Amino acid sequence: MPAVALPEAYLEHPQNPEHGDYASSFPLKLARASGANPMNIAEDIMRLMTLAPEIDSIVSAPPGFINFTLKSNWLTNQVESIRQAGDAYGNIDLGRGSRVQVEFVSVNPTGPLHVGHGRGAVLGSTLSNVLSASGYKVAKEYYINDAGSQIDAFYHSLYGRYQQCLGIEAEIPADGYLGSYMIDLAKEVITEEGDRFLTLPEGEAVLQLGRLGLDKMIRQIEKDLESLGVSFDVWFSEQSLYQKGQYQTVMSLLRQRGYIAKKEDATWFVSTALGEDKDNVVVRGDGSPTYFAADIAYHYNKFLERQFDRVINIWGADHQGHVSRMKAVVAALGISPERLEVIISQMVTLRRGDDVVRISKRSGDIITLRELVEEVGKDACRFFFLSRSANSQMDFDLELAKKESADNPVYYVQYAHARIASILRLAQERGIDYRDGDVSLVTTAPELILIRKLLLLPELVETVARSLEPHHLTYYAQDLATVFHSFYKECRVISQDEALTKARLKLVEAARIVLAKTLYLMGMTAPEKM
RNA sequence: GUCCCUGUAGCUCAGUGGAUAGAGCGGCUGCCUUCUAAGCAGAAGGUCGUGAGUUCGACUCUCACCAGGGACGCCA
Repeated sequence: MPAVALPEAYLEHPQNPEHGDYASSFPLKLARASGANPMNIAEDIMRLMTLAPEIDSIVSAPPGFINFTLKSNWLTNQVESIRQAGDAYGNIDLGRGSRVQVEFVSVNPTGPLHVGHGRGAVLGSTLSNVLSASGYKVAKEYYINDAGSQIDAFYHSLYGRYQQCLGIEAEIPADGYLGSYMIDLAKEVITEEGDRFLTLPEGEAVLQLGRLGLDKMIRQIEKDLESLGVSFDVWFSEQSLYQKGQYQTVMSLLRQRGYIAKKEDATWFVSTALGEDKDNVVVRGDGSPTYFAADIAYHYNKFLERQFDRVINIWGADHQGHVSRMKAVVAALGISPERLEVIISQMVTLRRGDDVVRISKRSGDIITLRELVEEVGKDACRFFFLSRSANSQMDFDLELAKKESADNPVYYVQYAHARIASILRLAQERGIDYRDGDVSLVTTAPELILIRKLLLLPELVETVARSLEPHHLTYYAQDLATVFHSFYKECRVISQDEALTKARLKLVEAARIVLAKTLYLMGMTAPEKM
């Protein structure tokens, strides 16, 4: 054989089970470099290989694959390994304890969360679960935009509504928030605080009332997210970046490095120096910093002060254009830009059957996240949001999610768990102690197919952690439920055959562990009964 | 005009450069005396947007076009 550079050798799961548990196309790749016949290469390689004890056989297959089949007694022994690992099954050590921050939702606290925000919320919380299971130390964070012009508009809008509700003629600013929730908010304040803000000077009233309203809004957002099973470790205030000096520090740092320039009254971040299309304003002509400036300070804080190894931001599609300049900022701070990863979650179109439901903050008919959760339920919401890759736009059909809930994939998956629980319950009622069960008695095709599926969980966790694509979880959950249902149909678990009963109970318990873990990672409940 | 995402079964969407492209829903045919029929089994349904290119091999990579969505602000 001629000496050539070795191509990368890796294993894959063949889609056709007749081709074994693992396959490698290494001979085909080597054939390209060496010019030799791939089948001959396969044979040569096989002759040189020493088989690991868990491998039953290897065969070559045209046009140049090597296929590996696992020993069935090794497979059945894995049932014991899964039972032993318990809740920890599926955990891996990819992250080796490194620190990763996941920042998500971070919606302006100027209005209630809508459906699209729910998608980012579920993505972020699920990803955080998977990264934790992958050996990372994860910090979940919500960045509160509590400074800037949008907040001013919110404050003045609330003051206007407050006056109106007290019978005083007042106007809502043209760029203000016109939604009816602002009226509700004003009324709530009146109920709790009365008309006392009317006696204050206008500037003071706007500020005090505004802060009160903002606080209520943030608490409402927190509650809405909680109902979706989403929580945060840190709620980070944009304001604090000005109060605690990060803004000043990072600006002088960038100025020192020559990334700051004055043009036409404003101060600019010179991102063109880093290959960007255009520069961006950080301080306006009137001296007020932009949102971009605050975000620069925020990322200075993330990387240089808090020293996260990785930072993952989940943003809506409307922030796509922000990605490359944020990476430019990170580079300007002397941080390798790969340490900042941004997931863009594409838009959600809400539908009721064939009708598209418009989502607009201006009009009155917005569907809030809370309404969605109330209508569809937490678990179904999470599953639907998770079942599409983040960079695909998705249709969320309320009618389907609600009316046909019996055919909903989420119930299909949860039903499998309830069935498992039911079997284990019966075993307990009958006092069957299966701890001495012999798993080697598990030999039929549906049983081995189930075991093979259970063994994919650690790989799945790794795939999701590497790709940051949690949607794979939903497909795995459905596959797992399918093979379990099939097993259930074919294999009677609790029967007259005591030894086989015990062996199968062990397998069922392992299946429960894996299905429950998958549901846990997705932030869903694993019901004992349905 | 520039940048980003998407285009795969009737619908909604998966798919690591490899073997016969998959799932759910909808429609069709069967299956409940036994641990949950919210289930199982089966058949049907495809020019993988179009056209080139790279490769032993392309749904996957490159380029060009077409279509849908988003972004191009001293808003966030």
